[in-house]
Amino acid sequence: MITVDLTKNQTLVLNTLSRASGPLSAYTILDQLRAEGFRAPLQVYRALEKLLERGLVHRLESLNAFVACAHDHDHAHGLTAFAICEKCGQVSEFSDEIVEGRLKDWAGKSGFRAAKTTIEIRGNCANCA
Amino acid sequence: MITVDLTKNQTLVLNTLSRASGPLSAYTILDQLRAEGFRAPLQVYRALEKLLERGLVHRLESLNAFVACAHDHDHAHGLTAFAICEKCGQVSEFSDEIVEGRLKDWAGKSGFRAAKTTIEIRGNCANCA
DNA sequence: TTGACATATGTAATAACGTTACATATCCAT
DNA sequence: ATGGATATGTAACGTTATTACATATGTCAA
Repeated sequence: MITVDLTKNQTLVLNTLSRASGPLSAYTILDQLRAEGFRAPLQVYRALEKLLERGLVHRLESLNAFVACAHDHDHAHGLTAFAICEKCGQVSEFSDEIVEGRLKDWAGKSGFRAAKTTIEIRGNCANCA
Repeated sequence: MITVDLTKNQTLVLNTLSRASGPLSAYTILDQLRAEGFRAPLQVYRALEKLLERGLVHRLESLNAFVACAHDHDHAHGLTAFAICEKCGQVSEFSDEIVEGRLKDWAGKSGFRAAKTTIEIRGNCANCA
């Protein structure tokens, strides 16, 4: 077992995101956890930071919000892309080796060392379109 | 000539971004334009909104900041990707038809109607790496 | 078991980013 | 010149994120 246990606050934040049907802002998470004793944004941001490091949670940059990772556990995934429905808020997570490869190629020939890549498609999902 | 003239505020904001060596936040733009009479964030956001619509400016979602488009004028470009150096702040703009095609394919088979796509690579540029 | 260090937590204050609401001005076609 | 659309000015507020500082808890080695 490589996995380190989550702390109490990390568990609370992850559970909140897992139960949600869509992305939540840090402040929404805070509000949902006031009953559990949360009082300040930092409690949420600190838990999110650890969860992001472990890939259990993703940050949606174009939304300033967070979602639980759709995949099981800690399995390392490559580049993840997100499709975000602006009507219903649903987020689909997918990856594409070819896209990943093309971006790697660009980085290679430009000498750019990539640390993190964000791909977010905003629009309307099949149900809402 | 299809192009509509920019207003005074739009011109000021675009010039500020064009002169900058990297992305600027709306509030940094505001500060740089106080001498020209800017007093409130809304003056900046309103100008940015129009400039974004016309493709003269891009918003970097992962930075909450804005850059002047690297290309000439109003020419419609497809999907644009950004590589953002976290050391020197320099931003490179590029596009890749294959990436664009793959994302379109994904949208097609998922029934997702894309309105806007964000691709941002954070890391270090060739000079800084 | 104690002491030293790293990690986690609690709390307040503040900074940074963005929007709503409302009033006024300017442009342009009729 | 007047009516509508667009642009601007200003204040207040809402939302997102960080800094600073104090306290607690866990781990490991002497």
